[in-house]
Amino acid sequence: MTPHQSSRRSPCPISLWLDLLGDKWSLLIIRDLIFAHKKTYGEFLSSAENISTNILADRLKKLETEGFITKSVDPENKSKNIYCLSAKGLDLLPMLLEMISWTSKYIKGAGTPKEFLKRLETDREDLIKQLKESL
Amino acid sequence: MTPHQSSRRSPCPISLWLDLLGDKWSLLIIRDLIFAHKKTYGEFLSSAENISTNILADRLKKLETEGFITKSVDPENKSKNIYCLSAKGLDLLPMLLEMISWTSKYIKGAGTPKEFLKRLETDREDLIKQLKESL
DNA sequence: CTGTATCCTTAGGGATACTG
DNA sequence: CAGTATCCCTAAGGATACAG
Repeated sequence: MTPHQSSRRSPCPISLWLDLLGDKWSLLIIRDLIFAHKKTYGEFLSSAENISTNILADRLKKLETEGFITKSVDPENKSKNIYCLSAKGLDLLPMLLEMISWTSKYIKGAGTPKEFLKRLETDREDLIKQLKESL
Repeated sequence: MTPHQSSRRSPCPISLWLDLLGDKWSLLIIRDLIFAHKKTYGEFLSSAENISTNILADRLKKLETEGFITKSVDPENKSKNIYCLSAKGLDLLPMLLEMISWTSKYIKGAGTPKEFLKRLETDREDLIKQLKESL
C-alpha cells in the first residue's frame, strides 16, 4: 500500500495529483526550492506566506516520504539540514510554469511570467539548465 | 476588492493560483467540464469522487463568480441548468495536461496520458479544437 | 537557528433531510 | 432531477512554548 493510496479518491490522474499535492502549502515549498533556491528550514519559514513551524516540518516530512525532496546534513553546519529537489519534484516545473502563465493572464496584479522570473534574477532556460545540472 | 483578495496570502502567482483553485474539488469540476464534457449538476454529482450536494453547489457558485464557468438554463428542460467553461476556465487545459503527464510518469496505476485520453474516446487535438469552437 | 510538541480554532467538507 | 439547508465532525492549520 503506497502512502497516498489511503486517501485516494479515484484513479483519475488529476484526482491523484490533488490527493498528493492538493494542500495549501506543499506546492509553495516546491516553488521555493525551484524558483527561489531555498534549501533550509529557516529559508522556507521566511517566505511571504508565513507558514507556521509545525506545518512546515510536517510538509517537509511528507515531501521527503513521497520522494519529492531529499534531506541531508549541511557539511558546514552539522545542526542544519539541506533539502534538495529530486527529479520527481523538479518535473513539476512545466506544470508550475503553466500555472504562472495562466495566473499572469487572468489575475490582476500577478505580473507577467517574465517579470516573475526577472524578479528571481534569472531566466527560464537558465533556470531549467541550472536545476537539471544540480541533480 | 476582488473576491479572492480576501484570502490572498501573497502576490506570488503560484500562491494566488492556490488561493483561487487550491481546494479539493474545484479542479475536478473543471476536469469534468473539459475532459468528460459534463455540464449539468447531476453529471458532476455522478463522478467517481462522490462530491456531496452542498459542496458541489458551493463550488459551482464560486466558479461562476470567479468567471471560470457560465450558467444558463437548458432550453429543452427549464428546470435544468447548463454549465459551460469560459476562456478563463478552458485556459487551464495546458496546466491540466502537464499535471496528467506528471502523474502518469510518477504515480503507479495512473496510466499514460494517451490512455487517459483514449478512455475519453477522443484525442488531444480533437479535444482542444472542439472546446475552442464551443466558446 | 532547527526543529518538535501541544493546544486550540476554524473552515472544509460529509451525510442527509428537504423543497420546487 | 436540480438544487438548498442543516447538522455535525474531522482534519488542516495557526499560535506558541519548548528542546537540542
